[in-house]
Amino acid sequence: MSSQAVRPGTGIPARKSRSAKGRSQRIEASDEIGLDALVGHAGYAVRRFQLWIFQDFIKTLAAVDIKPTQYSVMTVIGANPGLTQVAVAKRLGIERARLVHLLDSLEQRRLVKRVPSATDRRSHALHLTAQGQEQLRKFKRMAAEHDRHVAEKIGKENRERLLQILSCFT
Amino acid sequence: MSSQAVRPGTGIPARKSRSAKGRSQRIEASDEIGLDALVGHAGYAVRRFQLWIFQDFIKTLAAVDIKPTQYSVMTVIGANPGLTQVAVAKRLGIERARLVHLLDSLEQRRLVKRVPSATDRRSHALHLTAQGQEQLRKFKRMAAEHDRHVAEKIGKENRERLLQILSCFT
DNA sequence: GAACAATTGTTGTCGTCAACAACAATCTTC
DNA sequence: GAAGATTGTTGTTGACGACAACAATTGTTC
Repeated sequence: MSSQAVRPGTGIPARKSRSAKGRSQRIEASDEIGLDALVGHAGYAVRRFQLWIFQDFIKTLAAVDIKPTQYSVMTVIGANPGLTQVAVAKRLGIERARLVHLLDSLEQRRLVKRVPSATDRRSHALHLTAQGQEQLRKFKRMAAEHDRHVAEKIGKENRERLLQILSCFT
Repeated sequence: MSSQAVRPGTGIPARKSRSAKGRSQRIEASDEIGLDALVGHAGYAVRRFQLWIFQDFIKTLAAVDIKPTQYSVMTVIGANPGLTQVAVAKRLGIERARLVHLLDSLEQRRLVKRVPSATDRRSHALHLTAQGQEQLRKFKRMAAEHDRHVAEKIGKENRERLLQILSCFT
C-alpha cells in the first residue's frame, strides 16, 4: 500500500531492503537483528560454541574420519586399558547401548578390540590394537591442531579460563 | 587361574574389585578412571556442560513444555516482530527446514502466527500472538530461574566470564 | 545350594537434531 | 521476457540421547 518500502514488522525504513546484495557485495544478514534476552543466557552461547567446535574438530580430523565421540572413546581406552564397556560409558557420559555401535565401528577398523574378561564372563576388557595405539598418537596431534583453532578463535588465555570453569563437568 | 584377583588389563591388583558395593555403599564408578588427554580438550568439557545445561532448562520449563530452541525462536520473534523465517533461522543458526516444524508447533499452540508479507508473497512475517507475548514473559521468568541454577553450578562470576568469552558466538 | 536380585552386553524403538537435496512459487536482474 | 536467486516446504540421511527389553552371567540371601 504505502509507497515507502518498510522492513516488515520493525517499522524501520528499509535501506535498499535486502537487495543490497545486488551491488557486488552481499550483506552478512546474520547481524543487525537484535537478540535481546537471548544474549545473557549461557545455554545459547554454549550451544553455538559447541556446534562450532564440533564442526571444526570433524573438519580437522576429516582425513582420518574420526569424530569427537570416537576420539574420546579411544582416548579413555588408551589411558585405561582393560576397562569394561559400562565403565567407559559411565566415564564419558554416554549410554552403554550407544557405545556398542561405537565399538563395533572401531573394532571393524582394527583400532579397538574386545577381549573376553577372565574374571567376569559377561564383560569385555577393552584394549587398543597395536595400530590403534599408533593411530591414536596421530589423532592426538591432529586434535592438538584443532585446539589451536579454538585458541585462535577465543584467545589462548580465554581457552584456559574456559577449561578451568568447566572442569567440574569433565 | 591365578588366585589373586587382577583388574583386567591394568595389571594393577584389584582392591576388592568392583564388588565393594556389597558393603552398603556403592562406588560412584564415574571417577577413579583417568581421562588423560581428554581433559585439556575444550570440546569435551563444552559438550558435557551443554548437555547439563539443556537438561536443566528442559526440566525447569517442563511445566510449560518449552524447549531451549522454542524459547530462542520466541525470544527473537518477540524482539524483532515481522522477521521472515530465513532471517530467524540465520540469526539462530538453525536450518530453515527445521524452523518450519518449530513454527508449526508454536503456531498450533497459538503462540506465534505467520502473517503473509505485504511486500513479498513468498515470505511470512512472524509475530507473537497476544497470548504468545504474555506467555513469553512467563517463560523468561522461568528461564531466569534456570540461569540461577547455572550460576549455582559454576559460580556467578564464572557465568559472567563464560558469557563474555563466548560473546563472539552469539 | 536354590531362589532372587543385580549387572553386562546387546537389540530395538522413539524423538530430537544437523546437514542436504529437491521442489514450486515468487522475486530480482539483465 | 528469460535466467538466476530466494523463500517456504517436504523429504532423507545419519548422529545422538533416552528408554525398554532381553539372555547370559554374577552376586546376594535365606
